[in-house]
Amino acid sequence: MSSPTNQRILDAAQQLMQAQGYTGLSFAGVAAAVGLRKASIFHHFPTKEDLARAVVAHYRTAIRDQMTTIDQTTDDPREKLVRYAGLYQALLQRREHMCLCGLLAAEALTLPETVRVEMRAYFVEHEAWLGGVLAAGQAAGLPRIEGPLTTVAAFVLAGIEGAMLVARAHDDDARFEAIAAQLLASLTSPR
Amino acid sequence: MSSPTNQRILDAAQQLMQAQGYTGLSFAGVAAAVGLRKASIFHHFPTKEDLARAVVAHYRTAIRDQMTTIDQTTDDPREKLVRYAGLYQALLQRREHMCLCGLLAAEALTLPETVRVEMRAYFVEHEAWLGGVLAAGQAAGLPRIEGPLTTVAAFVLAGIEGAMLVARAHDDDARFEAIAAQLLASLTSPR
DNA sequence: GTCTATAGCCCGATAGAC
DNA sequence: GTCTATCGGGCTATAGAC
Repeated sequence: MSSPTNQRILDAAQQLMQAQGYTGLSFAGVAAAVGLRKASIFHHFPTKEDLARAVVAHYRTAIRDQMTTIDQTTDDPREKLVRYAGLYQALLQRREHMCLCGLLAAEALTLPETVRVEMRAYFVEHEAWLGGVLAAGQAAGLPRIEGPLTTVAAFVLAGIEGAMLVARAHDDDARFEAIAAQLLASLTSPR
Repeated sequence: MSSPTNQRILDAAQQLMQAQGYTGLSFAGVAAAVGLRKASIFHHFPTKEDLARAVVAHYRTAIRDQMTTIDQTTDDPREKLVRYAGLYQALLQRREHMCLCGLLAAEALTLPETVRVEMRAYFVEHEAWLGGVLAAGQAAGLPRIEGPLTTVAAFVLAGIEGAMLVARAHDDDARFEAIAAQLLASLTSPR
């Protein structure tokens, strides 16, 4: 039970999807990565839609666990935001290249409905979490968190996803870090 | 010049690409949209790479013309930024759904090199223009434009591209407008 | 659970008639 | 310039042996 085939398939499929999106995910690619034959993958995930939905759910859970760790480690809203950006920084450094759901959002118009639902849930969940952190930041006296918190939360998520997009456009991971720092400074630096 | 077929193909291909990206672009789709047969498209653009590169160049030129119009219409940096965001707002309203180059950036790892080069040039060009506007804004006394201008320019572009991504994720164009307004306020509102 | 083999589809691209 | 016809390849998915 240390590494069942199911998990190895999910991990390989996630790597492929984070690089090339839903369209770039193929049973042949997954099979080659896990050392099985194409048809064997269908035994574990009967359709591509099933596989993709499971991958997004898997990814969502992994990130959610890290957000829980942040919540358990610090109460400082400013540090929470820095650590949140650090999650994505780590994604890029592990050569997974960008947020799976940011990538899938670009493909939203051609995504199977169940996959699109799972992707959308990611954005709803993260905007809610960010809204809570920003509310705490406002309560703690951060003067530059202004406007409706749902809008500010969407702005933070858009800035981070956009930063990964721009970093990928330039093939320059350092650009993500610079943009994320600018975004955080615009919210947390003293007035 | 005397053959408008070229332009009709480019327009149709741009629509397809803005909806579904490079992967979603197909000769069959373009042919159906312009009312020709698949093989006829190859007479005008011998490979998919050629077609895609021409589409991105076409798109780049169209947006550049609109930036030139902005430059000729106003000297106020704040208004320039508002009008710039308005360009993308118009894209969404025309049901073209999002910036072509933002979409292509997500696909960067699988793009043919000539297409990737054309896409990257878009980002370089826009960051340069934004850098100039922000410098003028700083000179005009906007107090919230802080930090290296190249970084702030990348931040603005990332925020706008990310806002389109998030709007597409939620299938909610209004979200773009809210996020863009938040971004502009973070740079241009009085201290 | 994994395998070989194959069906059926769409794709980019080519040949050659008109 | 546009057409019909076709090729070769990759894809999702299925059938059935082991």
